[in-house]
Amino acid sequence: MEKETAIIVFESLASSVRLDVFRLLVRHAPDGLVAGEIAAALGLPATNLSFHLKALTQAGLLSVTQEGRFQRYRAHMALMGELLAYLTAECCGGHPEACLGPHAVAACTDCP
Amino acid sequence: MEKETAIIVFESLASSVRLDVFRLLVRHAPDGLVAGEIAAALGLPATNLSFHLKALTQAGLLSVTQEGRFQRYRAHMALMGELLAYLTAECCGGHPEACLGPHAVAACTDCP
DNA sequence: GCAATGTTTCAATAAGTATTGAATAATCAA
DNA sequence: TTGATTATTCAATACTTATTGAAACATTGC
Repeated sequence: MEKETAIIVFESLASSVRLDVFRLLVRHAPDGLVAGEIAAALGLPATNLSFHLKALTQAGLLSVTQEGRFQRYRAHMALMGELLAYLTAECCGGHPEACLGPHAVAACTDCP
Repeated sequence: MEKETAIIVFESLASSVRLDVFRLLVRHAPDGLVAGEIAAALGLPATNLSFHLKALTQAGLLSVTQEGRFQRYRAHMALMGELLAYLTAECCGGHPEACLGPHAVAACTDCP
């Protein structure tokens, strides 16, 4: 992952609204939710949500597909994986033991 | 990790200057660098660097110790570990296989 | 076609963030 | 103590982001 991409993802997640949206869609993976359902779940005005959905989509964190007059949004989790890889490489570089704690051990139980 | 903490860390890393500073200090762990060395390495005016160092320190990503008239900054990598755990739990929740790619496998080689 | 529904775009405003140079504080060395 | 060095704080400015309501656009069902 490029540094610029990482910054865009950080910017995207550095907002309470957008982090809530993304986490909500992760919980509803892989089906996603339509915009109205997200607005209802988070209690947001449609216009403001649309602003943040656009930002998340442009950042590559969400994908959107049209379903009639609805717009269905889904979390694009592969980008999260790339971000985790970037952080591990760039921000724990050469000293993984300082960063990788219990969660890494837990992740290991899922490893092949 | 609290959501608020995660947002503060994302905000901190969502700046080119601050991300550069943090990565530089990770590369210079565990000794860290004094402010002037960081400014020289990144070609930043002292006053602007100080602004960003303060933000990173308040976010908990850096620690600072006085050495005579120098201020030595170090990356606080444990917080990165907590962030990785948060992302894995909240943003890959229930679907770890969608997020955890080669980097997780690589991390496994360091596991006990 | 026409009205209703779901969503986005636009314009205006409010609020927050970044950058700079000048001034300040703290330490060291002679 | 004086002067030089290191770094931070302050004030001003520029820039970016967030929020809102009104308007516009597209789709559906009558």
